[in-house]
Amino acid sequence: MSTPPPAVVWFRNDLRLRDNPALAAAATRGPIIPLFILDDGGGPRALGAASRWWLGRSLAALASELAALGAPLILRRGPCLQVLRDVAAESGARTAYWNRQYDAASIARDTEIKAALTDEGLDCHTYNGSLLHEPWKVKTSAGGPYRVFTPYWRAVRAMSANLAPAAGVLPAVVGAATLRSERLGSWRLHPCQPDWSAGFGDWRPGEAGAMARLDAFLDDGAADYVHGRDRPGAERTSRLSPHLRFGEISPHRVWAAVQSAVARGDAPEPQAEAFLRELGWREFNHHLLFHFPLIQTNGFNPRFADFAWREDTEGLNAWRGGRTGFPIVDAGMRQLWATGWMHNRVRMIAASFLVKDLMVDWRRGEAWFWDTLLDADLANNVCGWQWVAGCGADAAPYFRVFNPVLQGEKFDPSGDYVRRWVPELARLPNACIHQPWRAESDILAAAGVRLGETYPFPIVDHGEARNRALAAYERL
DNA sequence: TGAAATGTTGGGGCG
DNA sequence: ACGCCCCAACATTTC
Repeated sequence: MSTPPPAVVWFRNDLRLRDNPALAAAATRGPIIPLFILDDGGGPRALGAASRWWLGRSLAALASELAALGAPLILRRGPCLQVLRDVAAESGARTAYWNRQYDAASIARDTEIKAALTDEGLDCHTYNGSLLHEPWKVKTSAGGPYRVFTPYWRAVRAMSANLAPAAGVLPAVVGAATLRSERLGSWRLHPCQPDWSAGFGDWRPGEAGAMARLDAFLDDGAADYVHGRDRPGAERTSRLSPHLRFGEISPHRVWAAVQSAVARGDAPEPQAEAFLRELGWREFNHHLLFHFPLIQTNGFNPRFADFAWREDTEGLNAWRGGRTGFPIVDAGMRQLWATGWMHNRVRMIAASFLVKDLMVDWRRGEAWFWDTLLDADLANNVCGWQWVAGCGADAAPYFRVFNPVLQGEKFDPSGDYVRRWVPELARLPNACIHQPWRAESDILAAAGVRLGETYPFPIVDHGEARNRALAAYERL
């Protein structure tokens, strides 16, 4: 009996060993060569700086788990097709396995790669490792893709009653002959000029970190999710987003874990449903980007094609730096910069401020989030911004303008979140912490706040900005 | 997964 | 005792 030739397992946005369909299929049939390719050339949009940080850590975690199994991760840089060819030639592999990606550029690249490799005698097997359902399997009764979340969710929810991870256990992996691998450190995934990653330390990239997050969330976070998730000061969200982004955990696994928490009585059903619905938004966003690839750069609603966005470099920079003079907005932007993550409620508030109050093109905000968010995901980022801007599928109506003061008072009533991220306002009383410019001068003085010096005046008058935005949107 | 403007109602102060 | 007014509280509509 001779061992079969090894199979290449091409890791991409699925940096996990458990519930990884491509890996599981490959591992069942013989020895494997786990491969990750860094391709800074063609293919999907280049990673942002924060994503590169996460990728470096996540690859290190994956490599160490694989090494322990005796199948060391091979790291290579270069055009994906060429690297796959090389690795197959060096190892004698006759098959390759990978999990699909669903953005247009990845589909184009992977289709080409699959055709070329097949031509050259390599069997390619691809799987769904990142979505609850293949985007083409969710259809309206008319046969087309859904464009509105609620009916989409109804359909997906009904299809998902018995979703389970393909295999929750560690597959029995057999390594093949070791090939040349580049050193992770040589990839320069860690940010430089500037290195702002000092505050990313609370994150634990990798499969084990993802599982720990899920467990911690189901242990206590899910109990009050419906309201708690809207309290940015309370840290009641799952924080699974970067783990899901890099496929360190599968949505199937999260789904199944939530279901069993409900079955055990550990998670009240309405709370669990609210959380599953968030997974549903992720799924819907990927569904939209798959069916309408142009939305990556253009509004889903074509009427926005020549919308009169403002060029406001100064405003954009103030927004990026958390110096807009609106505490809840600035807190969010600073949390983003410091930790690589922003609470979802605050993402909506901050995004609304850029798009509606400053009337800056949503693509500018999307680009900043793409570069600074550890969970930067093309579908979620693009669709989230379009939703706020009003140009997306099932978007917020154009007249829905968030008032940063009211949002702050409603969702951060104790001011905890603002105090944490905008410490120069920490000593203000709750009554004015979300609108320091309205505070009496003696109160400001007592809190050590000097507007225009220690903290900026608001860069716009929200009432006027709102009217300006409404007028512009009206013209559509 | 808003907010502001406008409309309606009902209780209490007051002549 | 009664009606008028005020306005908070809530509801509806409009942007």
